[in-house]
Amino acid sequence: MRADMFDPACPSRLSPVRIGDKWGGMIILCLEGGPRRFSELRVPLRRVTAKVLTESLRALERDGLITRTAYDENPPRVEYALTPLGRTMLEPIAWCREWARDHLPQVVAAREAYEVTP
Amino acid sequence: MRADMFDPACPSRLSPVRIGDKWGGMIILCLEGGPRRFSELRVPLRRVTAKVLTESLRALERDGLITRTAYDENPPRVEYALTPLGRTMLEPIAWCREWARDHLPQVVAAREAYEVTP
DNA sequence: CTGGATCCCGTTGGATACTG
DNA sequence: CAGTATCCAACGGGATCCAG
Repeated sequence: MRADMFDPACPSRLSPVRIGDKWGGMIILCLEGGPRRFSELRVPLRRVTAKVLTESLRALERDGLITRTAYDENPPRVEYALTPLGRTMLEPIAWCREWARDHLPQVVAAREAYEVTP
Repeated sequence: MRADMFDPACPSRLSPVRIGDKWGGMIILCLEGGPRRFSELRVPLRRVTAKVLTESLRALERDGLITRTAYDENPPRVEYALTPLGRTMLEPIAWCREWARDHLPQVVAAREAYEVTP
């Protein structure tokens, strides 16, 4: 996966829409193309520590949005994948991304204007 | 406005989608039908204190999603209203509500099943 | 390699009291 | 009426170290 997929400096991070916790939406997007390993997910989500990523994955698993499959190998391998329910989230996420693409510049501009005259 | 509009016990509150801070999405929905006064907003958002509501309103104003108009009267009157930019949020919010209506029961069920076998 | 265990700190948001 | 001022508890999430 591309390492700059979720650049922390990307203005899309300013979007007021959040799915689950801080990383939930991005994790779901990462899994759109198929199952991914733990360390694969850490590539695009560069700023997340292993602990926090684990917590986010557990939360998504608890809500039935992803599955966790551990293979009894050495070295260990764990794969995460979207459930059918998780896939249904892709649609609203796409809509929210579309909104961000179309309107986020206005939010950023309003925020900058507000800085000048608070 | 109806006082039970955002019942804290309503399962829709479990939706993983959030707009801005905790109350942002609900405030925007409250303003859908036209301008509202500060104390009007406190009715459906029963659990929010004046301080927190003020903070949320300021954040939405800062991002250009709502306007704040203070009338120089006695007693004082302040009205909040959606900007055109703020109105563009109604669409993604409606989509997310639709998703919640269709799929939230599955999330709740998954969460309950997870409780049994963590 | 995939996390669990700790520790820690900034932010969020709630309670309460007060004010122009 | 529409806030502000304080205070504070809870939570999110990051750093670091450790383990199977």
